[in-house]
Amino acid sequence: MSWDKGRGRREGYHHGNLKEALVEAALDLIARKGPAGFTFAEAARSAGVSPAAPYRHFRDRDELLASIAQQGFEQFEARLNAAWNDGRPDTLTAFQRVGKAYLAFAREHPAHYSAMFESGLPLDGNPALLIASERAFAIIRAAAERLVAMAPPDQPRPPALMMALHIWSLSHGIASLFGRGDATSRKLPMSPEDLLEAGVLVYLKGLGFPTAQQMAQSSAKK
Amino acid sequence: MSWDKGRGRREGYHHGNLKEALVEAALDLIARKGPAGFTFAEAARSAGVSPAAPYRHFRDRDELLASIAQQGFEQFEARLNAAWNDGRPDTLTAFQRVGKAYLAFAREHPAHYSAMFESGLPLDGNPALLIASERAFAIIRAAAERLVAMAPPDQPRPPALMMALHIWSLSHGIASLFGRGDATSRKLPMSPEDLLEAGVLVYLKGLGFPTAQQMAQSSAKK
DNA sequence: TCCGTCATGTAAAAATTGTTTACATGATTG
DNA sequence: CAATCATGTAAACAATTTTTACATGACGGA
Repeated sequence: MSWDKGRGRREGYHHGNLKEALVEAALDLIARKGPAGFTFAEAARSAGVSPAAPYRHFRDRDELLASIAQQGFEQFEARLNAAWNDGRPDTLTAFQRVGKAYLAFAREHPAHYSAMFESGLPLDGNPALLIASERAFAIIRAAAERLVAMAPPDQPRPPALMMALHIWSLSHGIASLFGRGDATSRKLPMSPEDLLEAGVLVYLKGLGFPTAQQMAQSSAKK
Repeated sequence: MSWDKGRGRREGYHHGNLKEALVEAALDLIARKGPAGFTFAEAARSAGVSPAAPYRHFRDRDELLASIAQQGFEQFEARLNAAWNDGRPDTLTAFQRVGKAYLAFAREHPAHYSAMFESGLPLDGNPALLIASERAFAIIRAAAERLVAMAPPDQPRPPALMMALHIWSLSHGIASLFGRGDATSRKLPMSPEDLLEAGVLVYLKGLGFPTAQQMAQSSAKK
């Protein structure tokens, strides 16, 4: 017996990177059988270790799940941040790109997304998880701040926090209800991305932002 | 041994109403320990029967969960319908009341809500569940149709289906992220109800609907 | 180098849960 | 009153969870 265990270092008594291997095994199991459909023992089997080995790295199944959720929030933040790209080339385009990145993450990383938002993990008593979650939300909030700063100055500025909460809720609602590839998703007469983009445009118009159409019209009228 | 089993009829070999008792036991367990935190055996214990008894009424745990979800959708529909009250006293007021009813249901029936939206039940292969879900959504959609019919006729009518999907997604997002009493909910600087109401107002304004403020202003200007 | 210690694994066992099978009870019906 | 069906129990077995005792190997200091 001399095969490599997963992407671990080498064979032998010690696995070498069991913690990470358990996380990946759990992600695979969650993606294939739902968040409730993975067990500590099965993750251990996937990683090729005894059922007791995971307890050296995680107190229990919930701690493994919390670890996955936190890693998910960190990757989520990175992805949203890349999509935002500091508001380039223009604020509205970047803002809509963040929405698309939100949905893309939910679709492409369903296991992470489940662990983050649907696993029932308590946020209090888990400060690291809460902080990671807030850092991800901060991207949306920062983008909202920039949009607000761009708003027409002749009317009351909308509160950026409230705006970010609305956008977040709408994105999460669409992702939860329609945005997964699996059998739990409801069917739509349009793509989730289009639904979100349209909703954001309507919402921003309601706040008094000039939409792309209006801007095109106003520049055409010049 | 002569005690009554829960709210069942009487003692004896037969429970009398085991199916319903199992549903209630499961609801209680889900509400206290999350959707994944209830087991068939524990529900049986709560109902005071042997671990094998539930199998007479439900093929497996998922079928019990689906039964809870379906019952939830039916109660949800009834509640939304009552809140809508056929658009009285006026369409906008009734529409906002539906939103409040949505959040109230999620908060007051967290176990049902979890089973309906977060349990990972497949919607295909479960036609009754899908139909119950669509009947509930139909309330929101009907309300949106009435709003659209009320829209100012001098501009393009927004598609009612898309509008209903946006409102549903926003409501579900807020309920999921902020609208539960439990430890999984994030904290907000306002109530979920206020957040939803404000979001709906902005959204409707974006669609060109006259808001209550605008109506008050226009009537004051007369 | 050698030894002690710690981190990390295994093996084995107990408690709990999921599930099936055979059987018992009670209600209903002709 | 007897046949039959619906509904529950008891018992058994496999899988999971979790603990306990022990084994292995890495690492650092004398």
